[in-house]
Amino acid sequence: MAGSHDVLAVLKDRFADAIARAFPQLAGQAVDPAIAPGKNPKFGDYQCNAAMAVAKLVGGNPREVAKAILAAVDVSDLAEPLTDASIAGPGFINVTIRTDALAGLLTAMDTPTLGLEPATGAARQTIVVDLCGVNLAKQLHVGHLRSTVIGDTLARVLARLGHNVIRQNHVGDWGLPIAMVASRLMDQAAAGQIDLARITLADLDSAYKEAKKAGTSESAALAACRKYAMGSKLEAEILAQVEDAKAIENRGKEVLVKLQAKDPAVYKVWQLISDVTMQQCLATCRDLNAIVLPEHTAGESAYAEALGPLVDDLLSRGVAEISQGAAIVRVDDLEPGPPPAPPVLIRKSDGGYLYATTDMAAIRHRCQTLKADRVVYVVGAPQMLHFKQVFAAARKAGYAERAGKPVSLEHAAFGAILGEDGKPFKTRSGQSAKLQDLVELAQERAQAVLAERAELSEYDRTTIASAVSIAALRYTDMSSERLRDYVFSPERMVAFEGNTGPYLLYALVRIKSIFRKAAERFGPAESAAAAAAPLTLGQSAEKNLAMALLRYSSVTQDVGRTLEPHRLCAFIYELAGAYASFFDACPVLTAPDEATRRSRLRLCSLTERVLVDALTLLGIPVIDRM
RNA sequence: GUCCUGAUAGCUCAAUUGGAUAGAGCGUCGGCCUCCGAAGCCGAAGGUUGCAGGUUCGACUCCUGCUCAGGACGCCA
Repeated sequence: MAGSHDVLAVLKDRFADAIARAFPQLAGQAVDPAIAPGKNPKFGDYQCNAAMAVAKLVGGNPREVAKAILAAVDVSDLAEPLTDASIAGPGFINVTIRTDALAGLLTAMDTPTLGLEPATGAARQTIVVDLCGVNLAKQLHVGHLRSTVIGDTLARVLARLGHNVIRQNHVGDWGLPIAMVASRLMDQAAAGQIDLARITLADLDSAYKEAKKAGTSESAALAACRKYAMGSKLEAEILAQVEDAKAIENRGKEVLVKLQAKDPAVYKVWQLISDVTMQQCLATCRDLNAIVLPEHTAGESAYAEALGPLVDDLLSRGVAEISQGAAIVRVDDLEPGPPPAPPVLIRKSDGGYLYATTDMAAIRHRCQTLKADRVVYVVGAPQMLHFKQVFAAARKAGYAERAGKPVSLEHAAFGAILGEDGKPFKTRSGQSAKLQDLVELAQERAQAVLAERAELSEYDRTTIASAVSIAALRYTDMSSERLRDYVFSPERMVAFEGNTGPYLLYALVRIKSIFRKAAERFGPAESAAAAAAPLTLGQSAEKNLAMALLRYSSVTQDVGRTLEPHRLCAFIYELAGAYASFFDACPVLTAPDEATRRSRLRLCSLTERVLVDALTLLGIPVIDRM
């Protein structure tokens, strides 16, 4: 619920009320009061843009409608008096908030929750956030940065809004690829080529690539060879390799069957692969300050037992049907509108299950067992069609319901990270970039910037470098629109200037510094005195800062609704900017009098607390100095 | 072939979901530290929002058709 400090919400209520009274014939129709913060300060702080829409509905002149709204609305407690001069252009109503009212609103916001009250009762939801999504035997690559960081932030935001958040790391730990790796490792161990006890993730990663290569590439080469009618000798050579590949794949399939039957020898190797991968994955998540813990692991293997019964259930209820020997769910009759989604394949003609089957089992588990009201998938954009199909199939199956109400299934899709050449981000050597390398690169840059600070202890330098590099990485990743690809430039991370994560931390440490100095100059009780001081917002920089602070709760709720962290990034950047301008224009410790000093200190304190709260939502560690 | 997503300043990105003169950062140019942290502040230059139509008081935003880029499409995950 909107608190009394939320200007936007208050104005919406007031104007909606005014419109209803001025135009009773519109009763029953929900008319959007269309309140928006003013873009240009000369048009006031807020504007009501409803007159044009209302004029259309009632068939009147927009400016006359605006006058009628003006006559009916009462905002005298908040704003400068509204006159005909407040109506501009085709019918905009400009509202300028009085500075004393602003001070009152800010005072009302100065509570432990900073005006952002956690949801309670029916408004409090259980929300599953699917994030990270690492695959066994594979290094985390840059794509996992996005799933992990965006997922972590969305989970933090939703929890901050009062919801019961359940993180789920849907680990790719099942299926033929893993079995192929296990098969290869067992062969190599048997041949004395490797020591399973000392195996690393890098070893697993290369085993994965080799297994995949040995198992598939030649068949493609053969196809190409035939297509271009190449020499029969070459074809025969490739044919022999294909036979090898088929043999390897068949071995893999045998191992998969054993794995699914929990054959002790195979299962032990699988467990090893899992342990090595997850240890590294969780360590990298820690390095990113992302809350991804062992208890969040809910791998595909966890649903293995459920797949058979699930398909049987769907077939028996007629939700699924057999087509060309495979079990499918048709969803084109459910998704309205032209592009009908193709059917979802849930069981292959050879009896094997697919990842769509696993995802359906996961949806059922999340809705029915975990009691989710909302499930959020933080997974890359290439899987949009997949989720569209699976969500539709789950609804058709009745899995996505809780207590008779539909569970909201949302794919928070994100774009790719590109290199400066516009192609997927790679390392110099052309390998797909490992996330760990990216983290280390950011750490090194931050260390280099801090190297000059002789006054900092080694411990401080390490802590600060970590925070700064996390700020840079996470902010870079989340500050642009989620769905868009973005270009990652290591070059730009050197500077830590401008619209970056470190800039936000810089604003914070300057506030902290002021409070350290305040205690020195005016005694330890100064902060406490300032905390209760009356706020005066005479300077425009003070007013701007206040306006920014008041937006915090509505922005955070927007992020919870839209699942778009860049809105929070933009807000913090604007808040930090408003503070920087205030810092420059309004001396705090050398303010002209004690009342002004304490008012400004209180403003600093509020800014600090909002910054800390918001930075924490972004998963950026807060620091005292840098 | 069908479908999805995108295209905004030299570069990287915004634009409160249809509102007024499209805003930031980087880079460029010019100011500001004997004064609370210059990782900063203030200012300037920089735009036919891919192209062409349409919808209306009003379009970066919605509709149609193109162009370009990336991606996904029943027996991989």
